[in-house]
Amino acid sequence: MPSDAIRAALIKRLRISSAIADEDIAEIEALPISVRHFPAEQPVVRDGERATNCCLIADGFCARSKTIANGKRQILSIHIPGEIPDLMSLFLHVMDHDLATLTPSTLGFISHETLQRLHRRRPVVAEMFWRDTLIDSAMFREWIVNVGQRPAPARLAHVMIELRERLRIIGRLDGNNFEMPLTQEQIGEALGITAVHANRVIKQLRQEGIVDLHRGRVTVLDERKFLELADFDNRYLHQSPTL
Amino acid sequence: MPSDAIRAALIKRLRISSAIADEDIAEIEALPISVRHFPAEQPVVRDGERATNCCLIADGFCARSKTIANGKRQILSIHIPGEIPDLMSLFLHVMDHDLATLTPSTLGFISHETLQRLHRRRPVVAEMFWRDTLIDSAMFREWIVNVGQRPAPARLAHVMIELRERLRIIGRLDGNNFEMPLTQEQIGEALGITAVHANRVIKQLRQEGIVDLHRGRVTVLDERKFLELADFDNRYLHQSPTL
DNA sequence: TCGCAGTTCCAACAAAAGTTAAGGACGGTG
DNA sequence: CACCGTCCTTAACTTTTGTTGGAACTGCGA
Repeated sequence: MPSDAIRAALIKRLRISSAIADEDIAEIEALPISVRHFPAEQPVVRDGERATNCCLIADGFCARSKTIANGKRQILSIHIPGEIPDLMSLFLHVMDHDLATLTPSTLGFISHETLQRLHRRRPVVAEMFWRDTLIDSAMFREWIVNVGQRPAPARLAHVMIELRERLRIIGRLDGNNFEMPLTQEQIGEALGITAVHANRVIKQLRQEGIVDLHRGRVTVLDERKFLELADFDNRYLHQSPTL
Repeated sequence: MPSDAIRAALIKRLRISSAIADEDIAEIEALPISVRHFPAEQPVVRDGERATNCCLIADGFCARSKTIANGKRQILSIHIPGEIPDLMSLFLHVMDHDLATLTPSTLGFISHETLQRLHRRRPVVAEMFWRDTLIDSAMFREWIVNVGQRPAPARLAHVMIELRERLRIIGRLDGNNFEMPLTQEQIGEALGITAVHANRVIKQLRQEGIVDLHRGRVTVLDERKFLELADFDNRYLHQSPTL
């Protein structure tokens, strides 16, 4: 994958959430990025590590998670191309969670130093990245609500619709069909339920003709029921740069 | 409360998490702040509102929350003096959650404009505030883990210890006794359980001689058991400015 | 002082989710 | 093609949590 295409995904996404000037785009296009390929299920940065780079997803799916003392794991977020899941490491140098690939991925690494220099040169870019980390934070808030208050079927539907909404932005939807490459074990970890229960829930939604999940692909069967179940309000994604 | 004392709490807290120069402190001390008093259980900013100020807690406890379609409420975080719970509104202008007082509170409002100007003048201060929002985000991640993976008694213990840790920083601990002014209803909303179950859990921890909660005051009965139950690792609070 | 409203507390029952265990489907590989 | 490992699927049973409804306690104001 050419380095240009990698930057394109980032810029496309940033344009959605922030107003951005052409000079600033030029600056981002000039950033030195070192590209590496990762197989599926591979750690990128680990909890406790000291990060010196940020990682831009050029291709593939990644997830952030934390593992507690009893060995249970909680998935915190799912990430798609164009996102920088560990932007926070710029100021929180010691990682407080894991970042790992879900599928084989192409990642672009940008050194903290490079980003710091860019920020000093272009405060507007810094503000844009700051806003990006704030949207990340808003997504965590919604994730708390999902895990804390919604019944399991609604949790699943909500995560699916959030992912669909974000895939739409980067043009990765085909009809009522989109990728969600998690095993049922991982879905359980994302929703705060066991894999067995995740299976029950998936089966139920399939039988009720709401949505089907098969081999990492989501197929919406009844859009109305799906939306109603998920109780989804996209405001928390803060996609409008003017607001 | 004199305006100086208000700023002091903020500066004390910022010094813990960031290295900060004396000139920058002078700038913060010079910020125009307008002070208002709020009764208990009063909304400060509401979900959907457009914010033009950030709010510094000078005295009292506040909480952030989201309410979903079925009326259930999830508490996202508890805030104490010296914190700026809605700093995120600087770049996410339309609120995606509520901020309200828990107890009667004294709040200092700083306009977004003032903060923006300060950031342009002193990029280092901007970075410090950015870091502050990132720590906020880290706390949300841990809250997700708490609600998603820990059994109810451990959830309660974890929230208690997080609060204690933060109260310690601002010098608000008296021995093994500290304030946590939430009703059992609110504790339920924070932990993602019902008030009835919250009551069961509190009772259980009391009977097991681990911790007692009475009228908004926490008394630790057995520190060892308490720590073990909570599974608390303070790394996510990022209290060391050098890391 | 009384009564009111908001808590706290509790019991009985119902529902949701966890645990354990095991069979079946599927993709990859020798 | 047969084998292997991973994931999916299901059933039976246990535990945790939710629901409903009501009693006791507490602080506050009429």
